[in-house]
Amino acid sequence: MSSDEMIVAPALFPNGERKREVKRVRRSAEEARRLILDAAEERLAAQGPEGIRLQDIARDVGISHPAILHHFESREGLVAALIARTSIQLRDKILSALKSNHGTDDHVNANDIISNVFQALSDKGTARLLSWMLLTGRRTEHSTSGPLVMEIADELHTQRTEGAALGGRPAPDREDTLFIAMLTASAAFGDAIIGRELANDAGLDSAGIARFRAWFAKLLYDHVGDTL
Amino acid sequence: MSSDEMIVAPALFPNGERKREVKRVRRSAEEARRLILDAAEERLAAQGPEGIRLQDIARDVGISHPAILHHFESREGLVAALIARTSIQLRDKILSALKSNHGTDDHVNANDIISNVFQALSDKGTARLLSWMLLTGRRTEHSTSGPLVMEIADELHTQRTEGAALGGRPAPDREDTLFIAMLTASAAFGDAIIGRELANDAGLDSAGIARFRAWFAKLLYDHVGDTL
DNA sequence: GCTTATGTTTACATAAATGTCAATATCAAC
DNA sequence: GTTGATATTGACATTTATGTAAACATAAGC
Repeated sequence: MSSDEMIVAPALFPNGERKREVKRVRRSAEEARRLILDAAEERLAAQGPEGIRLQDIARDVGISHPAILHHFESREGLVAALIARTSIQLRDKILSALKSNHGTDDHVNANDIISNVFQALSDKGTARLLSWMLLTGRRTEHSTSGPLVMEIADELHTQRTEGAALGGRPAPDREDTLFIAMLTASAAFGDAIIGRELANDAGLDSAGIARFRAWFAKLLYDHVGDTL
Repeated sequence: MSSDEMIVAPALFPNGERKREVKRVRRSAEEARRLILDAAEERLAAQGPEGIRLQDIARDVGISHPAILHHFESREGLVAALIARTSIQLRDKILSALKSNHGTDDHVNANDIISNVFQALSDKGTARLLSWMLLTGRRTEHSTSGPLVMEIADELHTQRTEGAALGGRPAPDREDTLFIAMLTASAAFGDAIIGRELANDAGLDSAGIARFRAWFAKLLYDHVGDTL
C-alpha cells in the first residue's frame, strides 16, 4: 500500500522495506520455451488468434510476461516460433502417415491416409494457426505449408508410379497427382475451419463425419483406379 | 516525404474565433453505412483482420472515426454488419450460379458451377472474412455459412433427382449429395485461403489454377455419373 | 427564414497490450 | 563457498486502439 517511495535514484533498497522471500522456479531456457509455446498453442486453439496475449499466456504458465519477451524477443517472435513448430509437426505427421502405409494399395489405406491428414489439421487447431498466419500475411521462409505440399505430391507420385509399374499399368499423370494433393490439402484445410459448422448444420454426428471422410477417400481412390 | 496529413479543420476555438468554414459532406445514413462497409471490406481483404481499424477505415472513407461509431455502435457492430452483408452476398452468388445453370447437365456446366463457387469465395476475400469469423468465434444467427450449405445441398439434390428421373436412372443418395456439397464447400474454402500459396509452390499460373478447378469439377461430374 | 433531426467533427477519456529496465534469485562451475 | 551467467520479476513507459461528450453543420420541412 505504501506507494510513496522515492521516485528517482533507484539507489539501494530502502533498508526498512525488504523483499519478500519468494520461491522462484527457474527452468532451462529450452523447457521454458516449450511451456510457453504449449500455452500459446492452447490459447490459440481455444480462443482464436486474439487469445495470444502475453499476460494470459504468462499466467497459464505461471510466470510473468516479461519472461516471455526474454525468451522470444517480442510477441511476433513468439508467434513466429509457434508457426515454425506447428508447421514442422504437421509436416512430420503427414509425411509419416503417407510413408507408413506405403505399399498397401487398397481403398482402406486411402481411407487411413485421408483420415490422418484431416486429423492432423484439426488437432490443436493446426489449420487455424496456419490460416491465421496466411490471413495476417505472415510468412516464414521454410515453415510455410508450401514446400510441404510439393513434398507430399512427390511422395504420392512416387507411390503411384511404383504401383503402376508393378501392376503393368501406364504411369500416372504428374499433374493429376499434384491436383490430388492440392485438393486434399484444400479440403482438409477448409474442413478444419468450417467442418464442424458444416457437420452441425447438416446434422452429422462424429460417425457421419467419419463417413464423409471415407466418402472422400473413396472418391479419390476410384479416380486413381480410373486414371491410373 | 512528409506524411500526408489531412487538413485539419478546427471548428471552434475557446475564444470563439474560428479558423474557417469547412464544408462538411453529409450523406444519408444508408449511403454512409455502405461506404464504410466497402472500406472495411477492402481493408480486410488487403491487410487481414487487423486491417479493420476504425481510424484507417475512417481515413479511407474521408470521415472521422466517431462517425463510424455513430453508424455501427461499436467496432463489433461494424464487424457483425460486414459479416452479415458478406454472407448474404455469398449466398446469393452461389445459389444463383446453381440455379441459372439448372437443366443443362453436362460437365461443362459442372465446371462453370465449381468455378463460380471458388470465385465467389476468393473474391474480395470473402472466405477470409468468414474464416476469420470462425477463427475468432463470432456467430451471427442467420448469416453464418451454415444454413447456406444445406440450401445448396437441397438445391443440388433436387437437380440430381430431376435429372435421374428424366434419364430413367435410380434416385441419387441423399447423403451422397450432401457430401458433394460439403466437399465443394470445404475445398473452395481451403482454396481461398491457401490456394494461392499452393499454386505458387507448385509453379502453377492462372491457367494451371483453372485446370485444377476444371479437374475437380470433372472429378465430381464423373462421380455423379457413376453413382447416379 | 426558421426549426428540427441527425450526420459529423474535435477533443478528451480510458483501457489494454507490448515493451523496457534495473534489480533479484537460482543454478552450475570453479 | 564464491562467482558468473541468466532466468525471472515488479514497476514503469509507451503506444495505440476503442469509445464518449458536447458542439457544430447540413439537409429537409414548415
